[in-house]
Amino acid sequence: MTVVTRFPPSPTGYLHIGSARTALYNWLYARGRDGRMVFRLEDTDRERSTQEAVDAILESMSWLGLDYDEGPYYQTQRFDRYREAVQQLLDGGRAYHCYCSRERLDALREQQMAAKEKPRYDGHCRDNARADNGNPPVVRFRTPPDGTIVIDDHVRGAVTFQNSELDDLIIARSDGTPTYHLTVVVDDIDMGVTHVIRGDDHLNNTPRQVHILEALGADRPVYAHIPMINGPDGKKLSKRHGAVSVLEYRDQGILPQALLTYLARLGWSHGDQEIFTLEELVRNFDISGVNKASASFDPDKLAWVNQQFIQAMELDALVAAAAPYFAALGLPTEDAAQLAAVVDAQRTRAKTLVEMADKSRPFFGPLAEMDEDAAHKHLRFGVAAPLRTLREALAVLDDWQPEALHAAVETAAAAHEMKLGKVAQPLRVAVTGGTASPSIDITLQLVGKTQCLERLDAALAYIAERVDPA
RNA sequence: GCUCCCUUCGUCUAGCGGUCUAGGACGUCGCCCUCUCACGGCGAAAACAGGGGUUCGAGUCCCCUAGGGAGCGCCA
Repeated sequence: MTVVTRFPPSPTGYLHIGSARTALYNWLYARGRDGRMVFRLEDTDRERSTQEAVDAILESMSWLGLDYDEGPYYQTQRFDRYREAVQQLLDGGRAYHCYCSRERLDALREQQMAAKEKPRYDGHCRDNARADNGNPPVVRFRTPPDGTIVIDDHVRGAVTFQNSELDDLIIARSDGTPTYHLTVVVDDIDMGVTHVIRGDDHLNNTPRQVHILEALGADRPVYAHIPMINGPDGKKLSKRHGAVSVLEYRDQGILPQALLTYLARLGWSHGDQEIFTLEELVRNFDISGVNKASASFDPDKLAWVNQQFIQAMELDALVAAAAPYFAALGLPTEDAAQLAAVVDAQRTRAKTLVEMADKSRPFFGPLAEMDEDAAHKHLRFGVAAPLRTLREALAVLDDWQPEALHAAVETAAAAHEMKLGKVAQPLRVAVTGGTASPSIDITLQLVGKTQCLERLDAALAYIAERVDPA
């Protein structure tokens, strides 16, 4: 039997990282078993569903590389089919019309809450032949009044529910449109879904859906309810925790492979392995490795995972991935060799591509700003002489390569009986405007001869202007 | 309130009755490397929620308590 999984978001907003992980698990499960993944948009709530949300979800999935084999299906285009299913249930006596007013239902709920009971429909119209009061009716599913139902969940194990805890839920509204519990079930049947892997907020809904599914004459799929993802504080993940949208992580310079790996590992494990290639994930992912407890999202670890990929990636691929982030900061990316050299020099120094681009500003164009504290501390009278010596040496240096540059700096330092570090750090400040950069020879190379000389002149002028107490 | 689910270092987790004086990773701290920042290497602190059972033996099985989460919509 071919494995068929599904990812059915409601297009009411951006793709949340929790949903992204659900999508990933479904995708991995299908891909690892020669299966198919169905993509479906649960847009029956027309008030809240938007095209922008559909686009955002599609864009997120495409960025993550989570493709699908079927769909997108839109539930709003399948109303005829749902009506047919409702009629089938009605004809078979598994559903009935309910004429209760919202007022009556609200009052009932209130009363039950006050009596500390679980709110549920009381079955008023269930077997009441005279219930028709002229109100447009909803259709309710006739849930078995007693007995138990056991869900064999592949993450949780066997979970037993009393049917008496389940009430007769509405499957079609008074305007004739179907509700969620009906549409999921019908779709999963029609689309041949064999494995329902979803958030455990649906665990309590499962027994009701199974009843509907079986009333429709279908076999149960495998259910696997995966735990939720919480914020770093253990509370429900929300915007106050920072980014929750997949696209925000893209904008922060997280690589899709890194997000995928981090998300996969959050709630699932394969021994002690932390870093996976996509192929390894596909090969090793299984529901049996999924944890039962919810997990807290840790941005620091995501950053670390991202850094691991930045360091390990093929340079060409990394440059291609990083280029847009450089461009976004207005840094030129036309000179492929220059960009590749910069990226290569920065790859151990950046946890995100945004950070990489930002730290690389001194390597492009004139120096935009100088760290005043750094200048004050390092550009002192005492280093003017060696810097001047070095400036003269660099001016006539044609071989602008690390080895020659290193030798030039060393020679200048030695000429003034200074250690390399005593000259390198002031030089770094002069040439990059700050105190942190790749090794001095690489830094000089990347800044380029013209800019190096210019910036050294500026630094020497700065020193000369200072009323230096030392 | 009722029903269901969950509970190993701060966080993600390994552990599927003895190999646990509980392992790995992130983060934190220290040391090394070193021209800065990183990277890398080495090391440290840090957990079985509590209580009862079962068993020769429990982090691992059962029960209770506590804490957390979810569901209880003419939302999905």
